[in-house]
Amino acid sequence: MIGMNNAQIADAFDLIADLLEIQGANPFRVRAYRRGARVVREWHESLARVAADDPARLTAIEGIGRDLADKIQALVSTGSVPLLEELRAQIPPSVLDLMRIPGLGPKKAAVLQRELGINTLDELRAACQAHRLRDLKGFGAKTETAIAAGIDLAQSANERIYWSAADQYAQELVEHLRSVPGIEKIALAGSYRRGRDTVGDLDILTVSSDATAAMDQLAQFDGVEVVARGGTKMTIRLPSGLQVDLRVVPAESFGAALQYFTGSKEHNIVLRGLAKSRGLKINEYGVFEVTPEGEKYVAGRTEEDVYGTLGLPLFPPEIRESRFEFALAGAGPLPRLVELTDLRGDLHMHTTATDGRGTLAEMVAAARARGFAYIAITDHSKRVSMANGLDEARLRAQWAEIDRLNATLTDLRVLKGVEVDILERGGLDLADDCLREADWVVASVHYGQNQSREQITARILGALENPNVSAIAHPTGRLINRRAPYEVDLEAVFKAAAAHGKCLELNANPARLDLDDLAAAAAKAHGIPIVISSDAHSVDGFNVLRYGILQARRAGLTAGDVLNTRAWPEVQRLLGRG
DNA sequence: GCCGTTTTCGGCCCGACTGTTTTCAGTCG
Repeated sequence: MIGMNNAQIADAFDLIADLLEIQGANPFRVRAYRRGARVVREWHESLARVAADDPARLTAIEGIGRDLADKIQALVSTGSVPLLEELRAQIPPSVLDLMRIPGLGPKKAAVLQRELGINTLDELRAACQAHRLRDLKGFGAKTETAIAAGIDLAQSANERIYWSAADQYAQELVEHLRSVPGIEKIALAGSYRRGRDTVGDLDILTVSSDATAAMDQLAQFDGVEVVARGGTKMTIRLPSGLQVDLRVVPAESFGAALQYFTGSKEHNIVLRGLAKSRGLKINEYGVFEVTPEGEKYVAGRTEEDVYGTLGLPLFPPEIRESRFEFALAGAGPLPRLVELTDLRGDLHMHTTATDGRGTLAEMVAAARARGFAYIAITDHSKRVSMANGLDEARLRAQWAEIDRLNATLTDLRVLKGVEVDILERGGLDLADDCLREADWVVASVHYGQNQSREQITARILGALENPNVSAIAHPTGRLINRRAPYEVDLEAVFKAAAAHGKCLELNANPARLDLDDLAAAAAKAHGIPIVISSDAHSVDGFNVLRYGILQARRAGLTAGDVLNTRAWPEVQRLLGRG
């Protein structure tokens, strides 16, 4: 079996980039490694396999040249690469911990390592206490104090929070700023606006006649610490550690600033490169024509204007990742991405029969209130004993209740479903003759998540081969910041799902969002219908669907790619059960 | 280190803020 996976290759490239940066290497060389790391991490197939089968294809990947291709070969065959070993010998990788301190970057880390022999955060703490930093060139008393204060922060820093949590802060902050005199516009930008599954900090953009008033007001938000403050830009930290940037711009720059601060960084680099090749310059103040006489403002009031100057469409923020959006724009008008209101039903939820907190009747009422045309009740099967999972008899009793309920309903169809456990030894937790009577069956792995890649993949492929299974729920089992995805050969899962005409779930729970955006895009490429599901455990549980929609949009999914935008009879036809 | 309708060298996105400087480097986004 092949040694290194894409994530490990990417980590090696990132480590090389970090260490080169500390060495003061050519920044573009550093960027090349980072870019290489990114494309490798996001690549849809195993590069170890590509390297073994058809190595010439490696250099065909954008951002991978001859040198990085050779390094991929070395990494997958030997587990390392000479350059990395040399760098490690010169700089202990623990020095990278120093750069997690806000305000301490590669240059200062290099000075600390070279001049004072500091290799760890503990050694740095001791050096600060002995006031050994302040006499270094480029350092001073203030820097020393700031670094000392930042050491404790270094541990918790870089922790990205769920998008749903960031949304709470975002709404509170906007509410807090709304009343400031002179504020004309407030917008949220950054990865929050792009709908990333996690958010590292919040970017708030305002148009205001009085920047001072806006900043004063933000400084008064409960418990904030002001990190930096200038004439147009301010950075604060909330008690939770979340950093918030406020930027005040004139109205004629609002679109340019919104575009700029929404990013992503990679998207902006491409955009600016395109502008430059056309004699234009883009910054947060606008698009400028560059002539020998100087610069002339040509656009900036709206994002649409900014993109328009380059003949580009207004990209939905969710796809501004420099993954596929520029190619998409080149191929014609942008497709309309799926929206929350496109969903006609929800096909994964629980009731008090197992671990849900709403009764069947309550869940049905909540679904009707939302205007759904159909829902599937998918309680756990018996293996999930902690959740009081259903055996065949209890499940059939629930289905009988659903039959009776359906007889009274005209506007909503309740589907007889189940979330059947994929057992550790393979196979499903309920008998086929029972599953055959269901309208909708989601199969999922809950136990044995530490099994080998081969075992877990085989279990899921087994479920996909079962004619009674409709979809695989949360296909990688990840819990963001809490549990890594289990080892599974997603390529094999995609191929099998496509071959057997099965669906894959994008679980909208903000801690899951699994499939993630990249995997959902890959599944779409295989022609697999994606089901966006709430996995609701209460009547409020449907509210998470919007998080799933954001990830689906990031994957470039249209309503046509999402199974539960369709009417139920059409879903049945697609499943071959019509 | 990558890349090419400026094609194998010479580019590679751009600006705000801070602290240590006295004209700017480093960091950050």
